[in-house]
Amino acid sequence: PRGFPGWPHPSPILRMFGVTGEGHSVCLHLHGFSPYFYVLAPPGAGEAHLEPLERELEAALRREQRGGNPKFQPPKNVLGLTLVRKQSILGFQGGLQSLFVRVGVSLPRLVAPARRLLERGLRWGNLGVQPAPPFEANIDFEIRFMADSGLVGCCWVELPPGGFRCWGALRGHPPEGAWLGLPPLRLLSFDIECAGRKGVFPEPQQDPVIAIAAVALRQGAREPFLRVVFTLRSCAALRGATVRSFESERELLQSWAEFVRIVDPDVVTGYNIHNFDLPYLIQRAQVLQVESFPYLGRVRGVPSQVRDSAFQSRQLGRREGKVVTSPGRVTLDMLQVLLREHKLRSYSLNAVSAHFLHEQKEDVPHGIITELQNGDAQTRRRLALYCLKDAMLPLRLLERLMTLVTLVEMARVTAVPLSYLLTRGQQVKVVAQLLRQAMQEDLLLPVVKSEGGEDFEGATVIEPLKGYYDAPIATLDFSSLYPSIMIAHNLCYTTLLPPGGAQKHGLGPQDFIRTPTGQLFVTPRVRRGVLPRVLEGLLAARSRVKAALAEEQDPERRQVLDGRQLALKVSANSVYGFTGAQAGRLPCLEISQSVTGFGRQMIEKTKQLVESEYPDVQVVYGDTDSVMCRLKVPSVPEAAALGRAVATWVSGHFPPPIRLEFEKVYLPYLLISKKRYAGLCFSGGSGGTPKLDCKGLEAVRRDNCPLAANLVTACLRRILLHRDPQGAVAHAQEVISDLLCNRIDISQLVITKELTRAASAYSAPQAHVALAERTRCLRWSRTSAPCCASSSPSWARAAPRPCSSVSGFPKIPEIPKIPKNSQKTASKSEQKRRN
DNA sequence: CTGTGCCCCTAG
DNA sequence: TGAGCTAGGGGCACAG
Repeated sequence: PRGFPGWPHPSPILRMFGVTGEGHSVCLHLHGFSPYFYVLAPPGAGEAHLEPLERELEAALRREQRGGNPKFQPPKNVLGLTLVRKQSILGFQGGLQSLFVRVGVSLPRLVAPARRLLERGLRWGNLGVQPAPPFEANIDFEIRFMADSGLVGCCWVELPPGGFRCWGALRGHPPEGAWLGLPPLRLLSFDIECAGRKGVFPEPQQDPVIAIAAVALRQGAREPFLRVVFTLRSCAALRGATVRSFESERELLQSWAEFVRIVDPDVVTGYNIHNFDLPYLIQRAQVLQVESFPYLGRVRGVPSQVRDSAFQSRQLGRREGKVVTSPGRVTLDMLQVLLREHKLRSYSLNAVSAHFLHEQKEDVPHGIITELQNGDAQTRRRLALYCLKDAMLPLRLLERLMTLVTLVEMARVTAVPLSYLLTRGQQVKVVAQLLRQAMQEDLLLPVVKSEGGEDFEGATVIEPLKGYYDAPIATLDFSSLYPSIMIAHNLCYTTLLPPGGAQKHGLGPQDFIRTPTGQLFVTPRVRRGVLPRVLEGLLAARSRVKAALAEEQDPERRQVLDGRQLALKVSANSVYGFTGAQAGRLPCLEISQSVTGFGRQMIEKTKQLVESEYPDVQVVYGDTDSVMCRLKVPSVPEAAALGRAVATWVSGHFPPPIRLEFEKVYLPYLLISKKRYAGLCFSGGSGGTPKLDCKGLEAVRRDNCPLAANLVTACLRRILLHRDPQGAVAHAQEVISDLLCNRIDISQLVITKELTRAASAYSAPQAHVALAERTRCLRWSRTSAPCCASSSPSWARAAPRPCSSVSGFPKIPEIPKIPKNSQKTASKSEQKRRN
């Protein structure tokens, strides 16, 4: 905050960082945009009350600031109160505008206290002390600014020559056509090595940084334009990389920080840099008193800081760690991206690289790093090479996973800054879109106080007819079920009719609907909802993007478009979750309850429609938005054709845009229980090679040891691919007997009694159905790393054999007593584990 | 031995 | 003020 000549009041300065098409970095300092929010005016309020109220508010704010640094006290806290006519977004208002007061304040940090004071009650002139409910007082300042200026995240911005200081002169281009592409952003990936003591994790208080590798890349380019390794002490030359050696660690750190400022990257990346490399460097520089070090950002005089962050969401669970600020640069930690976006068994850089890049790290065990450092220029060269590779891999991952492009597209679609996508949850994206749509219709978002209430009922899972099916199973899905329900039935904050609302607004029965959960919503004829409009926009945009994608040849533009269609889909699906987030920003359980209520009704109706119209079709399972139909046709193509016909026919019984679509055929299909099944999947009909699809079973879960997952996978392949259930049984028995006889390192497994039950179950007739269910006996060892030596069992290549269809589960036979010795081994290992 | 509450992870 | 949602299988500790 600083005064600026020409502006009547001190105002915040917004900094926008960008890159021109030619790759020049730009920083805009924008003045003149001030924060504001609204309060609902009490009955009888008018122009005359604004002046006394403003004086009252100004004085109250000043009282609160007493003791603060006078240098940061603006001459005026309140920048003006204005009467406006608008509507609350919450609840159908019958088109009646209410009187609100727009409260402008001089700094973002004044919004919260000003709101609190007004909410609690201030004197409104002769009306006396009146509480005033706040609106839009919890909108992030950047989001407010972007909505008011018509900018979305990561869009191209144009400025007229000269008048660029005024925020009103900004022109944001919608990211389309010529404005679709990305500028040549500079990315810097780095990795550090420390000389730890034996068996102790390196600590910045004691252990030196001995190497830092840095790789710089221009977005869109194939190869990095810079590869540098900073080493402590001499290091033999590396091909294709610059080596800079230093005799003192202080010089090393100083020089690296200087290097960052010169390269001036837009994006800083690496692996676990938030929780390790960056804090380590900053703390180490503190210990060594390298004063200039922490100025790694783009704002002069503002150092990077290490802060503890605790982020908790039900989606991502508890996630705590450190956050390193670096103003003007995006720090993109690839570990955190992978944790958010991908479900993996291991998140080590090595495992992740092997999985996505089919490439491994340089093999240097941690224990010998210090030895290598203490050797000669050649051993340190090996260290430098290792370090360089670890700096290179995150860049490769970023490219392979299209991370940056996807993030940019998400920022564009949801209208939030890119950094929000890395540090915030789902809600802020919905709020940003909702706010923009609401503004167009003169609607205001209330500030609701969240109170956890009763949970609401979710989706229906059709009771599975468990068994092995040697007949085609067609899968029919409602595409984008929840968004299309909200569109079809006009479910929205603005259309929700409170009890008694119908009479109040003089509405007849034709003007509103009653949802399966009993809530009332007005029809689109009376008022078209904001949420349906947002959702329609997202879905329509997605169809357009998919169409454009089909035409597009240029691979770079294809990436952008593909990233966008994904962002649009994810955004549409998160709107429902937003309305149901009880601790959230604008929960409306009437909407979420109605959505799931309609969903339950629909899946039920679909099953009935299908089975009554097509006697030869049987719905054997379904979850939320899908039904699995057993068809009495001999082949996959016929199943696909029939599936398509059924889907089309059913679609006719639901209002648009609700549509049931044929998705794929399973043949054969193994249905084990709710949310647990597997099948040979022919997607989209018959074209292409079938794929083994496995849901919910140990094969796809990460809380079993790999042996269990591999065993289940191996057995499923035998059963479904080779149609050889006996082979599966034999294989399972073999593995289990290997286990019992200690031919597999048992110390790394925890064995439960289930194991022996399984061992006998597999010898039973038709046991293949029970197989997958019964192999979950092998649990993770808590103490040891993933194990399971013979991790890739050699599949027996048995010839396909016909397999008879069974329905229902085979009985699990009596279980013989557990062999004494094996049980002992097991419990011993278990005891060991606990100690 | 069974029931219950908690945790983890998945499906959608 | 910061965090999308529910349904459901299965392991496991613990009570009775």
